[in-house]
Amino acid sequence: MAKRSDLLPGTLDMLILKSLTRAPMHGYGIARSIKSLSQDFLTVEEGSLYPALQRLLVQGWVKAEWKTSETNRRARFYTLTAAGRKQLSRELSQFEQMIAAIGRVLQDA
Amino acid sequence: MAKRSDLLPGTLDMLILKSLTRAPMHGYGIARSIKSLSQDFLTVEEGSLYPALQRLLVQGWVKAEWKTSETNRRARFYTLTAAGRKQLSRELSQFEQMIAAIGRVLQDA
DNA sequence: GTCTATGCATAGATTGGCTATGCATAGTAC
DNA sequence: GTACTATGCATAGCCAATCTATGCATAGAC
Repeated sequence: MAKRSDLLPGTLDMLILKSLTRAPMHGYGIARSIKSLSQDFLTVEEGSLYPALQRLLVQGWVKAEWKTSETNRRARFYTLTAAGRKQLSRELSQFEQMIAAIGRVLQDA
Repeated sequence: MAKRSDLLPGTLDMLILKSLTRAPMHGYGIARSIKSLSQDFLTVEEGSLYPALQRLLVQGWVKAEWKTSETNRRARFYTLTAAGRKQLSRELSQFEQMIAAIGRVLQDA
């Protein structure tokens, strides 16, 4: 209880899409990448990640292919689509506006 | 559908608590205040606001008193408690850390 | 007397994240 | 060989927070 989310709700899709702009990756790699880039501050639980990837697939923002991972296991590699890129830029600008708006409320007058 | 939230989920309590550091306010005033300070970018729906105020009351972060509003109606005025102030500062620092962490993930390498 | 703004509040749906669980296998240590 | 760890995918069910929709009530303006 009083347990805060490991993420800021509403930002997961954006983080995933952003990760895929660097290179196609499998789910496990995306999670590690976000954790590592955030210096362990953000943790993407598997129960959040895989459903999110399904959503992104359904929306057509990513596509997936089964391949063999660097460690010789079967893994599903996700690639950003053109629509995904547009979606990411939409989300980024909305997010920035949100943060700016919150900043205005939080600053002392 | 594809309708984005009017708020960044998880930030409402913080925004309310912050509003009350300026002066005790009634619910309607809090909503107007957040909307106005954010230059109309953030809208706090009544169906989000009043349940949130109940939560804050239960947690002991605010207290409430029925009074007469500036426009001569009965209204419930909320005041920040000492515990509420502490909670606000916790939420502020967590929020800032989150934003910083997200920023690290979003920046291009 | 009707309309708008002010004011509080709840019910129900929806979303999105979480915990818990299950499966499978490569590589390492013993 | 066998146990353990890290890697990898995925679903079920729970829970919290926000939204839409609704209902009630009244002061002041027109």
